[in-house]
Amino acid sequence: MKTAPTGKDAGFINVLGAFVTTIHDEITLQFEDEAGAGGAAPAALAAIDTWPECSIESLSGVLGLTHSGTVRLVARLGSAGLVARDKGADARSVELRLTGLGWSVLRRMRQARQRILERVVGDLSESEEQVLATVLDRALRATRRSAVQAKRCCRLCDHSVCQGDACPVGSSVNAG
Amino acid sequence: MKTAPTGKDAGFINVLGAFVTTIHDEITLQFEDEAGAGGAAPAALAAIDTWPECSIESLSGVLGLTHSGTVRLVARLGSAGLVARDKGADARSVELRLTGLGWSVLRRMRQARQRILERVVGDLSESEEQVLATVLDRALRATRRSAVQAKRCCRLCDHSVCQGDACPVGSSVNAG
DNA sequence: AGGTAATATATGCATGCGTCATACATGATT
DNA sequence: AATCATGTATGACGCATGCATATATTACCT
Repeated sequence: MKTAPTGKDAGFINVLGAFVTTIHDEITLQFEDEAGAGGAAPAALAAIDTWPECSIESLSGVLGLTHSGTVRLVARLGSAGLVARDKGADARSVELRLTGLGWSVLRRMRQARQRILERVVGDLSESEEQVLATVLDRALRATRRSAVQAKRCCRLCDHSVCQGDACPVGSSVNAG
Repeated sequence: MKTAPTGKDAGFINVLGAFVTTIHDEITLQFEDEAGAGGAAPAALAAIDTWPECSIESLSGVLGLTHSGTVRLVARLGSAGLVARDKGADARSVELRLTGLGWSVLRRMRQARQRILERVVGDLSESEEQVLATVLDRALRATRRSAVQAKRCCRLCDHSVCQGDACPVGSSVNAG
């Protein structure tokens, strides 16, 4: 039975909102610091590392940018020495690849993200962690997503630690 | 006793990160849609509504912008008919105020935020809600913040439903 | 009171990060 | 071969900021 939100519930919702805002701010700040670029640049590094044979076209879907915006972004990342462009199998497309520098920047980004998120779950009891995992799992499964939308949700994740069907978003590299 | 993160923990951290990303994306998208402007504009509307006798200077702190950036932002919001500038008590400062239009835009923004966040907590059991509340509370209390940093955390909150010391961030209007 | 520092706002100029419209090359279809 | 679809690129532009600086008001210090 659904009831109108009470004062207590509304306060709870504010707390959840403030939590999301805070964590997002922290991660974004660290990312811009490490990557030396803002906007979609951090997500682009992660996506290029994660998705094999990543083209500009497919990247634009993950990032939610227009194609031309993605071209510009890749050009910036190229100038910064973070990303290189190889010829793709199809002579129209380019195949993106992280340079050594790009990879080490991404590694530091991931460490920072992990550090921030671990501070949240670090001192949970076993049972609290269990409940939180269940709640997050349900929240993320509640929405139907296209494959591209799923990749977008997980655009900052380190997919190397994700086991296919354990991800409630279903964006695993192995899951196609 | 702290141990190195296991595979399972790392996956859990990815899920938490994906959750934060997803919710933040949804709220941001709705806000830009309602406000017809991006960047710090939505937060500015909320802050001007929340903090009485809000000046450009104090606003810049809440938003994390430079003073001049905030001047520009307020000019844009003024042109859009969302914000008006009154003379402040101090003849140097301006006192910002939402117009009728600005207020109704803010109302729709808050409804959208509430809708999105309620979808997460809506079908939690009593005990799950209890645990989540505890976890979020602890996470938000874990960081020491200046008054301005606290306001920044809660820059999108609807403070009218917050009871002073119930907020783990301590940004309540009443709490100064 | 007068001089100096601090505070608050404003503005010219530059930059980062994208969009839109369009062009071009390659590949697929009929 | 002609047409259409796909992938990349580019010129022109807009938004949202930052930096350096100017101006007006207030506070402080002697």
